[in-house]
Amino acid sequence: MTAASIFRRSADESIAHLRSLISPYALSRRSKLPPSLVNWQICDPIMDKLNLLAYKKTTIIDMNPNLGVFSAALHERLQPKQHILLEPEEFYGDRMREFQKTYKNSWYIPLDGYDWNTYNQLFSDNPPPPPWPDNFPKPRIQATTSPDDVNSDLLFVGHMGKSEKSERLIAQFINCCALGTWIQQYGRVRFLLWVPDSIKDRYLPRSIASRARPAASAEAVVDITEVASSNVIRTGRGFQKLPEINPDNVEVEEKRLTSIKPQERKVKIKKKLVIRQKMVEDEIKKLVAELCPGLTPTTRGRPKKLPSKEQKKLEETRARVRELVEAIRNEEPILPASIPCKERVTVLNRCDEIRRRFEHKKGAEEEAEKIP
Amino acid sequence: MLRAVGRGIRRQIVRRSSGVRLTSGAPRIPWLCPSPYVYHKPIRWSSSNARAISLPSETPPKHTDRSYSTAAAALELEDIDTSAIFPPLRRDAAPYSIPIEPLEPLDPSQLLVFEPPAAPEEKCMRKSTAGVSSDKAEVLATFNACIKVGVLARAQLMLEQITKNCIEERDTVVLVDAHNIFLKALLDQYSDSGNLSELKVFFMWFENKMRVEYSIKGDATTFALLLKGSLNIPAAEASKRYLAEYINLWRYSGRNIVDVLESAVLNNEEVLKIAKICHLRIGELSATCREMMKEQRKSRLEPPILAVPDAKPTPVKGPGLAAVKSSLRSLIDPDHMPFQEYDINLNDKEFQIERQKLLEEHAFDSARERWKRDFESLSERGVIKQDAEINSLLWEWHQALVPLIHEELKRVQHAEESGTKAAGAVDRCFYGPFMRVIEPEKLAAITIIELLRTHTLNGVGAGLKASRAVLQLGREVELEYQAQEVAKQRGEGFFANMSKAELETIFRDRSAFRNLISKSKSASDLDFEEIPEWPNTVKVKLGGVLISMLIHVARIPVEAAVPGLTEGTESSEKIVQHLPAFQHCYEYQRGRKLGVVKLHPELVKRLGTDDLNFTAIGKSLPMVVRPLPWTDWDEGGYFYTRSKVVRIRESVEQRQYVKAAAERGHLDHLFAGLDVLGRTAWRINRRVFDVVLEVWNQEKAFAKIPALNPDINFPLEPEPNADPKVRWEWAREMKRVNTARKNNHSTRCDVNFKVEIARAFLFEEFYFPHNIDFRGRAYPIPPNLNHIGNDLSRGLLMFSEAKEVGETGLRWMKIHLANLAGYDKASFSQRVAFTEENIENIHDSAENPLTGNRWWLKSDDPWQLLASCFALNEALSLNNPHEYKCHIPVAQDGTCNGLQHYAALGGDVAGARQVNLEPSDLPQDVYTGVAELVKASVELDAKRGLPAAVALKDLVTRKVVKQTVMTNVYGVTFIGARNQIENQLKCIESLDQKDIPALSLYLTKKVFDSIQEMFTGASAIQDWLVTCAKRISRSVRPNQLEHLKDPKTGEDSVHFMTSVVWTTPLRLPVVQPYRQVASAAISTNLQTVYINDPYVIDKVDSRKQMTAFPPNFIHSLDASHMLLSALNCDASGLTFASVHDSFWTHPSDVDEMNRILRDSFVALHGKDIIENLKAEFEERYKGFRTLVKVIANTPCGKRIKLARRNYAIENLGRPKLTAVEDLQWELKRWALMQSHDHDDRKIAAEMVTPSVILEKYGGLKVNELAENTGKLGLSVNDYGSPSLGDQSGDEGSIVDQEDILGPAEESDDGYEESAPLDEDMVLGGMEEGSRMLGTAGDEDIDLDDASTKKRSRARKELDEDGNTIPRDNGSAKGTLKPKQAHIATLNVWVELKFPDLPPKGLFDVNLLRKSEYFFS
DNA sequence: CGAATACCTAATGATATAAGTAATAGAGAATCA
DNA sequence: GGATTCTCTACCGACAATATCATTAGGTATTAA
Repeated sequence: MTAASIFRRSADESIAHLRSLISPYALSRRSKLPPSLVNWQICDPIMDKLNLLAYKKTTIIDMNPNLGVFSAALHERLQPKQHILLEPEEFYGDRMREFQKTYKNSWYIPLDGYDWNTYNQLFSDNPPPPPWPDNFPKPRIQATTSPDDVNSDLLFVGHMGKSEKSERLIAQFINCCALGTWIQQYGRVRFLLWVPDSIKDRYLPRSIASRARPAASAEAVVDITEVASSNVIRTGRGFQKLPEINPDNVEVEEKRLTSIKPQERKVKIKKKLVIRQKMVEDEIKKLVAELCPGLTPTTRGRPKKLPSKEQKKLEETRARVRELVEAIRNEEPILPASIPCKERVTVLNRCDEIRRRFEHKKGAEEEAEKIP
Repeated sequence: MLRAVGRGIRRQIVRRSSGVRLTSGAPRIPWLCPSPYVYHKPIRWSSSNARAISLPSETPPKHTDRSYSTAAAALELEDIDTSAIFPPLRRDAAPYSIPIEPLEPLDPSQLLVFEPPAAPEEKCMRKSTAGVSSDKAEVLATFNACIKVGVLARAQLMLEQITKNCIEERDTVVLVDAHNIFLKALLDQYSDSGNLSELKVFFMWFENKMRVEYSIKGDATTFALLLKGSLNIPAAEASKRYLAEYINLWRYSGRNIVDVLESAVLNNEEVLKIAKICHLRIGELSATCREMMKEQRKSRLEPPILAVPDAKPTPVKGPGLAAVKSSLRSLIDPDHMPFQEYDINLNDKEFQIERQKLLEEHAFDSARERWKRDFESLSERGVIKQDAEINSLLWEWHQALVPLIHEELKRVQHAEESGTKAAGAVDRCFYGPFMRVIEPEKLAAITIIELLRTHTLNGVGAGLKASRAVLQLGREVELEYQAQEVAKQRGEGFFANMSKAELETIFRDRSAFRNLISKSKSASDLDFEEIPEWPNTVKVKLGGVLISMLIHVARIPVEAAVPGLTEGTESSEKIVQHLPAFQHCYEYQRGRKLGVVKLHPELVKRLGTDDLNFTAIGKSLPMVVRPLPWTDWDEGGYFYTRSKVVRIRESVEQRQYVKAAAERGHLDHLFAGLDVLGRTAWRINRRVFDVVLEVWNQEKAFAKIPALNPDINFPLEPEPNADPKVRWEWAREMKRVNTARKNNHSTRCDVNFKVEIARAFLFEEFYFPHNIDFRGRAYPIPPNLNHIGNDLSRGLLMFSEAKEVGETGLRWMKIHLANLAGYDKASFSQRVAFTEENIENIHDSAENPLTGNRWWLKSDDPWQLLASCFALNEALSLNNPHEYKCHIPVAQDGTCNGLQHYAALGGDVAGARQVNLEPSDLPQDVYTGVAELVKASVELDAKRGLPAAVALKDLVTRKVVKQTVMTNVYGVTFIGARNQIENQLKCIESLDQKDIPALSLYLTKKVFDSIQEMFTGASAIQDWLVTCAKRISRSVRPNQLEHLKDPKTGEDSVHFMTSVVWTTPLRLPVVQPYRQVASAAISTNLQTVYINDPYVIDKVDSRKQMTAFPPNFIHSLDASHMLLSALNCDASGLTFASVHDSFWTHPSDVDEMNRILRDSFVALHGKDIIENLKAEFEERYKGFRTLVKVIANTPCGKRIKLARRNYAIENLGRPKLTAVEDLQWELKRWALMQSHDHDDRKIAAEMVTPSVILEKYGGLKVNELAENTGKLGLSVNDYGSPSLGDQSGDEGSIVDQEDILGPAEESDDGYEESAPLDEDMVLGGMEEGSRMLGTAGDEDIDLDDASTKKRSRARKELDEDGNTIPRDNGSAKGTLKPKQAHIATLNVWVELKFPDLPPKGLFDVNLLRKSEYFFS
């Protein structure tokens, strides 16, 4: 499997393999590096959803393309006039060079998209200094006639991490929109960014309570929409914005649970077992109440003693439900089959809800489309 | 006389000794064990202690301790001249005969050792039930406060909690004290009311609670109280029965009744009564007791207060209170000339003492009075409000605040009584008692003053950090309370009623004074050993309430124009609004929320302009009499305001050590030194003051006094759509300008304060009490205006005493003037010539400071220069200038004092020359010296065409390297130095700004190399210090293993809890306080405040321990040098002041001072300081284990791995060993080796632990990963054995199992095996140094040192193993960049030992006795 | 009275906040598997 | 225990982030046995 194969989107390049190309640290939860899309299958649905028809012969500025999966899909779809890949990590160098070879009009520039200088060099009248190749054709972007028009000559895409740097950069982007500076001087330039949940929540708050200054000020100057998000259940209060792309397909930078062996997981979960006991009990109670109506106490104090048969039924139900709830908590992919069919339905109906309670949160990216 | 003293102090000392819980002292209550905090070793009483406990019947103590015995003798024998109570000079009767030599190092058995806890303590749980916290300190303080204000019901609640805590902690001393205090309070309540039921409560408490419930048997004081209570029973029969009962109970426990009768609780009449009632035979009373009775009738030495504990204060003698108050009016009222109304002799010391007392006790009252006066006079005159002086405003606030406080107190009472848990009620229960101890009027004044003061000191422009303000205010209130308590203890007449002879004694004889103080303590009232400190929780909450009330109340009139009818215009009409003067809000700093109290801009403006007129000067002013001598760690200086001798940063550890040291008398020399500093009398330089005042009122920027409204060039705002980078640069510039403006304003406020204090003390002679930081460096306690302040402060101050200059003095005046003018690098005669050349300028500056050509302004220290100009001009205008009486101090500064000490320690010849340790015709300048060296090296590189060198060739100046050389002593890192140099290079216009980062990098390397070359020995010592600190801070105490359980996780874990501790030549124990800080949240009315929790001893911050140790150690040396010099100067009758490494005296005495400075320095370094340090470390950390890093990829490392694996499989059934298990393994072996059992030792000898293997392979010298070499070069590990080996031959082959497990005598086998010599690696210390000197710049050898080679060797091995693939380092950056070749390491626990000392250079310190420019 | 449960509150722990990081290098500490 | 990444970068005097929400622990009230 060559690195190039993914660019041709052959189905034989598995997601697992792509993931293996990423440095182990970048995959770890602690990493704040810009993550990388590996599920190339979702690129098309996303782009279908976005109305990109206007972008013909456009210039794409691509910040941190990383593995280049999304970049490749975008390139194939838009066939841009020029595709500038700003990838400062030498780690992805080989892959970027491969990209450049595979797709014409693409330019791998090992510079940081965070640095204003990068853009100054790109847009200035002088020929750009070394890291830029000699034969690099400067993009000549025409400003739109009205600053309120969307400029379809230019599209900015990128992957953003959880680092302070990324957070600041996005704040800056929005500020530029307000001032009409930087590339926003050419009219309303659209941004297509993969951002972590934490950043998305800041600009697209999930509840009124969490709507703070950044959200308000951003709304005043830019349109921000969520295009696609992972199927990760979100924690905390506020509504759950369900993914609009087929959720099963949007598998982003998550470590698959299947890759963890059961024994290892137990060690890892052990803490949680102790810590979240109360939550489990609460969920069990709720579920049991649903499953065995009439048997559970309705009053505040000590429950009435049940006939032993019913008591036994209750106990059994409780045991099964416990198994199930604990499975959910433990993030086990397959729910135990020990529950009778009818009950199973009830439980599964609430599965999502329970999951959410246990906030199975992973590093997930959101794609937000920004239409300045 | 001595006997009397002895009786009073006896109880004191005994209590005290149990107060620190000595293992040697049996706990008073048998079922309680001593606390876990124990001395490492049983104490040997030092001679001073022995003297202190000696029984009265004994003969006076042996004269083992020179200083004290002479003083004591003087007390008895000397015929005291009453007219000279405070002789200005004590040349004839040197009060402390201090040896000129520094003290001998302590006998190892005398080392103070406290063990930190084995693991980080858990944060104090502040579980509070019904408003009773469980935090011990807090409850204790609350209890105390409740007792003081007579709220016994609440006190009882607290006492119950205290009892619980104490029993848990096995703290018997506090437990019994607390109960005694409570009993006493109950008894007092009964005496006041006469209500019999209260007396019943008193007995019930003892019988039911103490004896039955808590099984507290009570001590002598308890029983004394019980007897006293029994006496108070009206029914004679019952009374007698009770007495007999308790006496029997006491005797039954096998104790002597005399102890009870001797208690200070019982006065003589009571004792006699008891004796009579109970038929105690007089013989049963001890000799002491009888003696005591006799003495009390005719005691001469003891103030009356001691004889009659409840004595009413005697009326003030002398000129009377009115006169004293009047004399202080000048401090309040600038128009008031002191001493005009009364005929006062300023030399009357009693009078002065009264003044000082008043100053301390009534500082806040005075301010208040002043506000009121201003307010009233204003109303009379009918002045419009917004123009009013700030004082009347403050008065309004005060008036509004007081009722609020009263109201709050009512709520507190309600909360306490109702016991509700309503919001706020719980908090009220916390701070309520503390609020009550100070009267509301005073509380209000403190609040106002402190808030304003804190703003000027620490304000950030218009606001100040809320957390800071709140804590500061709380602290100030506490201070006031403490002063109140001390005043109470000492009684009205404590000083005033002393005879002159006694007054004399105070300043003569520390121990006598100490006795006096403890007597006053024990006699005044039953109390805790020391006033319990208020915990931060209380301080913060109290501060929060007060500030929030002030914010609520304080308003300021602001004038504003009424908007005109049309938009954008203003009508001429003005209205005055009363707006809130303060506002609480939040700001964000780097994304973090920060609580801020903002001042209204109008108020801010006023603070920068209005005359403060003593408005906001709180406590800690300069003193008008000599500070009291230091007698204990928290006794000395001010009369009533409590100050600590060491500025401990809320570190329990430091406090422990300092307290213990003070107790054992180790600090007496230090105290004496501080007393010397404190008795230097100062006054304000009137002429300078006048100029300052004039300039101040002009409101323009002048001589470092900032302008009121400075012209600020705000950068032009770029177009809104400009490039983001441009806009950002503009924003950054704006930020810079704004901070500059804020600084400007706060400097202005600061100047305002200084001027105000100077004005207040214009006619005074005053003193600065001093204390020290934890390394021993001395600082004056009064803030704002003191001699270590800025140029302005220094210029305003001068010695009170004038001395005739004489010929040499005049010369020194000239030299001093030249120094101040910046001409300080030439020879003395050249400097004199400089001054003489500029005589016209000087004359002009002195005659027309503001209207002339203002020559003095050119200096960096204009105000000091001006002062000198005045003096010199005046001197020269005399017929005989030599007769001029000079007040101005002449300063002698060390040339880079830190390096001087380093050079002396390291014996660096070249270095010593550079810092003027070596006699020379011309003063040397290190900075120039280093610059020259760097220059040479750069030029060499330039010749080879190195671009950086070419660019910098002619630009290496003294200025560029100065800061780096200076900060090198402080352990500046490479990057830090690079920044400094970068800043310097930025100022050079000829350089391309873009190249600067690269150039500075290059230059920094050169500078570091040069420093290292010049101070080879010093560098080695610096490294040695770092290594010691590193090993110590990564070590564990042997018995720490018993408490391995982590309190949080419950798992075994090792925590590094050991901090670096050493003893200075003056016997100050220095404890580096750097530990991880746990912060605690405290909710207040204002906001939740987050402060560091001082009560937890957490893990050490080993990095900080390491980097700070060398500078701290050097500072502890220079501090010792300073105090030694101070003592010696004092002995020679010189007036002396110092700013760390700058020493001041009268011009006429400079030569003498210089001689003393040099002698002291030589004496200090005559002892082998570093050797002593090492010895102390070895003793202090005996048996500790430390974790070292060992290069893994060597035969040694491989063997260790194997051994570990085998051990683990064998004993634990798994292949891996955790760090704890590893340590346990090592300790097991160690314990067996210590065993007396032969077999055990044999087993131990056969154990092959990693440390054994390491030892076998040559130990740390060979295998430790060399580190901390970046700074000054050599790794300490390279001294000593030249057995550095290249194991390439053994590569990969693991040494045979039998070899390792074989008998111990094969050890050299392993050694040999690992050490085939590689020529390159053989570098002895001296050879190394000389070779470097010779080959600097030679590319082939290139200053590489052995440690680097060790590293590269390890790297090479890795490469060979193929573990790391070398990558080309392109432009990649960030986390994914190709890795540096990583050196695999192993951690091994080894016994904590210290590296061999680096060889000392050849420089002989004695040479410096002839070095003129040593200090100049 | 003890037992079992729900309800309530205090305590603890995690997270967001703002918004240019600018670029150096090296050691020690922290973190995760 | 080991590898990798993060953090911090000159000493002292000098000293500091907070609000809010989620979760749990632990106590009290309530009920039924």
